Formats: sequence, C-alpha cells, structure tokens
Amino acid sequence: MDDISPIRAKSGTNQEGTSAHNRRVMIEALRLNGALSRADLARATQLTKQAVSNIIEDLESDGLVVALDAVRKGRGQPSTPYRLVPEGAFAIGLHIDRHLTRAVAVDLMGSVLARAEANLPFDEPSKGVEIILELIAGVRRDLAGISVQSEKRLVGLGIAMPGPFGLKDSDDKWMMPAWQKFPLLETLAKGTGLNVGLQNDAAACATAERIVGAAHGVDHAVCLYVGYGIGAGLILNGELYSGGHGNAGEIGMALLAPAGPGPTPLEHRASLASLYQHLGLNPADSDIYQQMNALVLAENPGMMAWIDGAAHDLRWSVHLIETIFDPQTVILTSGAPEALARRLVEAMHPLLPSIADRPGRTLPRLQLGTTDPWSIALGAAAAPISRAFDPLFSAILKTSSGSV
Amino acid sequence: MDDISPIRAKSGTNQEGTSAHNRRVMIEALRLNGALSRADLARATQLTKQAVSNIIEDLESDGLVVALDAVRKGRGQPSTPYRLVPEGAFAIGLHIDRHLTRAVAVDLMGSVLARAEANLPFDEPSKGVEIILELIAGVRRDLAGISVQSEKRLVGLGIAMPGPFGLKDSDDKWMMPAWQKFPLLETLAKGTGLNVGLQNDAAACATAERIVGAAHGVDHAVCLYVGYGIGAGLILNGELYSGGHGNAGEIGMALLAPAGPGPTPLEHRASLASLYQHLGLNPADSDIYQQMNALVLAENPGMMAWIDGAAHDLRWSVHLIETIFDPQTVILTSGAPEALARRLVEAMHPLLPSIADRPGRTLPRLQLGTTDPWSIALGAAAAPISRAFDPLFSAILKTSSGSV
DNA sequence: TAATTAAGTCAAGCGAGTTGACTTAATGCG
DNA sequence: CGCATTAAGTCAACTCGCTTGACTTAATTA
Repeated sequence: MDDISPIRAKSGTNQEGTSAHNRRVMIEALRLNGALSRADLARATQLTKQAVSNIIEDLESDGLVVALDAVRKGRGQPSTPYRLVPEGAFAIGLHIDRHLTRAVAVDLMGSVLARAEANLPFDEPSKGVEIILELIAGVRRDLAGISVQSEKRLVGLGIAMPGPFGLKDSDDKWMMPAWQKFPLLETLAKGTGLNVGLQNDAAACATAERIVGAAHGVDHAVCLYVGYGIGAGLILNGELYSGGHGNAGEIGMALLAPAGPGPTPLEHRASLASLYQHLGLNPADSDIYQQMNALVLAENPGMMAWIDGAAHDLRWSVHLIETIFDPQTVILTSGAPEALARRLVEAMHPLLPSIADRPGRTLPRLQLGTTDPWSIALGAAAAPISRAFDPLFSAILKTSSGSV
Repeated sequence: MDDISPIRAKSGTNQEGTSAHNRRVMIEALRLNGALSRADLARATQLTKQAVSNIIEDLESDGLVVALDAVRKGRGQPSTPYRLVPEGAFAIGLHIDRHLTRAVAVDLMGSVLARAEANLPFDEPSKGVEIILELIAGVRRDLAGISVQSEKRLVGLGIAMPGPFGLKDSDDKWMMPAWQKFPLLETLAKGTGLNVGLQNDAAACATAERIVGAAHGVDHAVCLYVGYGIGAGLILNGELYSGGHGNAGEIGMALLAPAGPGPTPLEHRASLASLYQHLGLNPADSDIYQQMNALVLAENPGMMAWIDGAAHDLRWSVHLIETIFDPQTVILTSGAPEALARRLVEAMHPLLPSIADRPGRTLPRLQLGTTDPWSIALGAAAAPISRAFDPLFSAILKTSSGSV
C-alpha cells in the first residue's frame, strides 16, 4: 500500500475498472436474487440491455454463469434466466485456533466441498506450518477429484486466526504469541503458490454469515463471535471493516466497567475460555463439544451460572454495539454447541434499550447465527471469493489486482 | 434509495462514472498535497499524463483549479503546479443546537466566509424555520458580496443537529422532540432551493476535522465530540460512516456499566449538559462560554471535580473506541472553551491500555481537535462539498447525482 | 555545445457502454 | 382466428474517456 512517491492520492480508474465493477455487480445480483434474466439485470443495475448482454456472454464463456430454461411470464418474449455456477470458482479456507486447525475447500456459492483438521503444536509454528501445508494439500486433492478445473479456478487462500495482530510482544498465552511472530502469510504463500489473506476469527465468522448465513444481503450487520476468545465482525456499508491495522472488532480486550476495582476484559468473562475455566473443562479434550452439550441439556448448575453471567455481559455488549454502529441486526455466533448458544441468546433477553429499539424494524435486533464449528474456516475461504467477485470500491481502482 | 423492482442489486457504471471518479481523485490529491504538476498527478493516480492533462484542463476551465508559476527542479522542463481554487465551490452549513443556531458559508477549502447566529424557539420548529431561512439568506447575501459566482457554485446546504434520528417518539427534552418530528429537510429544501443533507453534530465535527483539522488525510479516525450532548463521528476507510439508519456514533446513550444499580448513560456524566447541571449554570446565558472559561482558569473546585469525573468516563470511552474501531487516532473536540477541553484531555491521561498501544505509531492515540464553537456549522457545510468533490464509491455508480 | 532528463502535447487507437431500430416470441383482445 | 400489444433480446453504428507512442519544449550537466 505504500506509495512510490510521497504524494498521497487515491488511484484513478479507466474502462477496465468500469468493466470489472459491472461484472461484479452482475455476480452479486445473481447471488442475492437467484436466477435473473438479462432484462432483469439491466433494470436492476441501470445498465442497458446491450451492456448486460455482453457482460453475461463473457461470464458465461468464463464458466461463471449458466442459462436456465426460458420462462414464460405474461406477454412478450420468454426470458432466459441465468444463475451462478458454483464450480465457477473455489477457495481454500484455513482456521487456526488454539487447539485445533481446520482447512476447507469451498465453491463460489460458499458450499464446503472438502474438509480436514489436525492438532497443531501450540508453540512451534515452524512444525505447525508443515502440518498446515499437508492439510491444504489434502483438501486441494479432494477438490481436484470433484472438479478438474479446480486448480485453475482457485482464487486464493484465506486464513482466520485469533487476533489482535501486530501488537507489542506479549506473553499472554491467550494470544498465541509464538504464532503472532511467525511469518505465516509469506510461508504459506510460498508453500501453496496461492494469494493469501488474513483476518481474525470474528471477521471470518461475519464473512461466513454474509455469504451463506443471516447477514446475506444485509449491508450493516455486526457478528458477535463467542469462541475460545470473543470478538465482533463488522459488516459496514456492505463490506467487512477491519480498521486501521486489521484489528477492528477485537472487543475481547474491552474492559468491562469504567469504574470499580480491577476492570476485567470481556474475554475473561464471556468467552468459552472462561467457561472452560469456570467448569474446569479441558479445551484440548476431543469430546469437549459433547461435554458442553451434555452439560447444557442436563441444565448443570455451573453451566447455567456461567450462561447467566456471560449473558449479562453480552447483553451489554449488544447494547454498546447497537449504540455505536446502528446496525440493521446483530448476529450471535459461537463455536459452542447450538443448544448452548441458543440458551445464551435466550438468557440475553430482554435486551437493554438502545437506539436499535426503533419502529418499523424488519430484522430482529439479535439473532442466532451459525454454530457450525467449521464456519470460521468457511468464512476464511469466503474472503478471497469476496475479494475476487464482490463489488468493492477497491476493485475499481487501477492498482487493484482483482480477478473476475 | 428504494428500487423500482424488488430485485436487490448495486448500480453499474460507465465512462461517466470513470470520469467523475478521476476528477474527484485529482481534487482530493490537490487538497491533500497542495499544488501538484500534471506529471505528479499522473504518477500519484496511476493515470497517464495525457488523461491527467485532459482532466486538469477541464477542471481549470470549470474554475476549480488554477496554474501557478512554473518551477524548475533539476533537469528537464520546468513543471507547472496546479492548486485548488477556494472560490471554485461554496456550501452553506447550519448547526441547530438546543440553545443557539448558527449558519455559515464556506468555500471549497473549508474557509468560513460568512457567519450568522440566532436563538430558536425551543419547541416551535415552524417559527424556528423562518428564523433559519433568514439566517441562511443572510450568509448567502454576504457570500454574494464576496463572489459574484457564489449562487452558481453553491453545492448544497448541510445541516447538523443533535441525534439520534427517527426513533420512537420521546419526551426526553434532551432530544429536542419537537424538532425531531418536524419535516425540516423538506421545508428547508423548498425554502432555499438547495440540495439538503442531514447529519448529527458529532458527525459534522468529524467532517470538520477531516476537511481542515486533525483528521485531514487520515483514513481511520474517530472524533469524540463533547458538546451539550456527546457523540462520536466515525471516519472509516476515508469516508464518514453513519450506520444503517444514520445514528452510528451516538454514544451519548451508551450505558456506562454492565453491572451496578441504575446504569447511567454516558451523556448524563460527561457532556456539557452534565457540567451545567453540576455547576448550576444556565446554558442559555449568552456569556456561558466566558463563565466556563473563567471557572477553569480559576481552578474552581466544582469545575475540577467535574473534569475529573468526566475524564474518567471519557478515558474509558477512548479505550472502547480504540478496541472496537482500531483507528489511527482519536480526536477530542468540544463546544467548550479550549482551556476546558485541554484540561479534560490532560485529565484523561494516562490512557487505558488498548490495542492502540502499538509499536511504530505516528499519530498520537488521543489529540485535542478544534474547540471553535463554529466548527460544527463548518462541518455541516463540508458535507455537501465532500459529497460533490471527494472520491466516493457512490459517486461512481450510475444513480449518483453528483456534480463535479 | 551536445547529451541527458523530464514535462507536457499531438493524434490515432481502443474498449466498454449507449443508442435506436429491429427481430423474436409470447399474450390478449376483437 | 388473427392482429395488436408487450417484452426479451440482438445488431450495428456511435460516443466518450483513457491509452499509446512519437514528438516538442525547456531545463541541467558534462
């Protein structure tokens, strides 16, 4: 991003930028509305029928869209709807977490086509990278078995891991210090030959909700992620917002009370890590998921107490998020079993009053998003797809190296 | 913004969009870097010399830029720098507050050329509108005396007033309920014949800091505004963020503590309204500004106590803003006298630890912005200028009705 | 004085969306 | 039944703004 000259300026654009934008707009329209005819697209995008026709023709020959059977709907020539081709593009997603690492391969629609997982050495990134490269190679092989074109249509590798990134060195083991220092992106870019991008786990969760979940087509949404840590993924103006240094939404480190002795970070009270500690569970147990589920179903008193306490703080977090961002909806997602997440959302009600408490709402103030433990890897994979196919401001600029 | 059809899609673009974007990019580059030659602009924007030449020629004939004397700087033909022409555009800004209403006329560079103020009837918007229209007519007359082209070059009227907007009816007098219900925009648009836009006071403050203040050229900044109320103006990715319903940043209503009896909104503890109440001052006094200044200079115990209390809560607000937004800097602005604001910032130190506490910072975590009481009106006026001349995503789309 | 370097112009070219007429293929009315 | 109407989609010429590459201008430097 550094300019060659010291002059600060945005990049200009030209016909290529125009064309790239219009292609992306078509793809987004098909993603949000399902199949549409050329005439529909022309009306929706304000382009002429002819321009749309040319673009669709291109996209079709690129294998990104395909025509369906013509449909008669009243007078006039029947229209030919087009839909996206899921096999038009693929991406790899990698979720590095404290106790488990997952890799997935997804298609243009966000369907997971291959998955693999492994344990990583907590403090030895160089050994871990070898394991990761093997995981990735594995899902790539699986993918190649599904589509012969997969390698050619692979748009990138998205990585999600706990943030924040780039801070002063820390010995806090919650932050995976050894991994924070390791040149992961460069190593994986070299090892895979793919474009590599990084985001924190909460951002990946929001990306997942946007491509296949509750934030699909919503331009202003905040995704509150309760995992081992806790964070917020921010969808603002239809794009993921990452802040000045990629750490926006890292609310786990937010201190809870302005007053009182020894303010506590939210993460120490409302994350799964705090739950493990509260109940004396070992997060490295392979059946930790089942253990938690059983405790919830049995209404274990310790579990219920933790839910109440966490809900108390999360309720206030939602209030704060609504007050600060004015989103259309807040989505709670979690790496915990669905039963637990559902109880948590229930325990958060009634919500605190806020500016979100307005007349004429269509979306709920708070909704439960996915609790699929693979969704962060899915979101990680969705990031390169979004970068390649969504209409973004940056995609219009001359410097942008976007595909499509 | 409602689509004619139910199909959801972004608008496409064409050469007009390209051209509009490139013109805006030129203007922004000149605004951020001062005078630049065509060759400089070509390098900075990645456009060809020829394209830049054509655009600059256009802008010059439109009266938006002007050539300076050629400068020799080493070998080669001397370059001819161009700079923006302040009189290239004007805008009117209106700041409606609880006790005083101000109107200003500003030029393209954000210089205030005319100003006027008046008291409004607190509960009678229809009478108030007449006063406002007179204020606006006044600054327009003054402006016409400065530039004969002023009317032709007037890009719009920006309004700033306390939010939040569009909530359920409220009797809370802090929120100026009568004004919230009145069809202000329509009335003023009709009464002035200008394009009218609305933002809350904190957003206007951020807009002001961006055009002439500490946020000039900063892409990620949060402007904390301590006025009669309290709010945050959000500059994200170089654009003002207003949320799903225009109420983003309304942190005055944020409840302070998740725990404890009777949570208090921030606004009731750290705004000037709370100061007036704390000290028994009457905000409607015409010399209220001088009164506050004198109390600060005299180190009045009540004033010092309020500063300490407010600083305590504001310190935590900054921590929260940094944790959530990851901005490059936080700017504290205020309608209070500079001495008071300066004391407040001093009392906020040391700041709480946060992710902003990172190595290699160039901007301070917290800085004092303007305390000019006219700056909100200035920011209000800067909004239509920004809409007309800054490089925005929306300006590229076919639906955009931007000038330039 | 001549070579070098850089700013800026000229004129042809190109690419992507636009325009308006035209074709195709349904429905619906008399 | 047949023709008018409606709507999808195509054709071909056009326009507009950026690009290309050669050229001009005007300074420094050897």
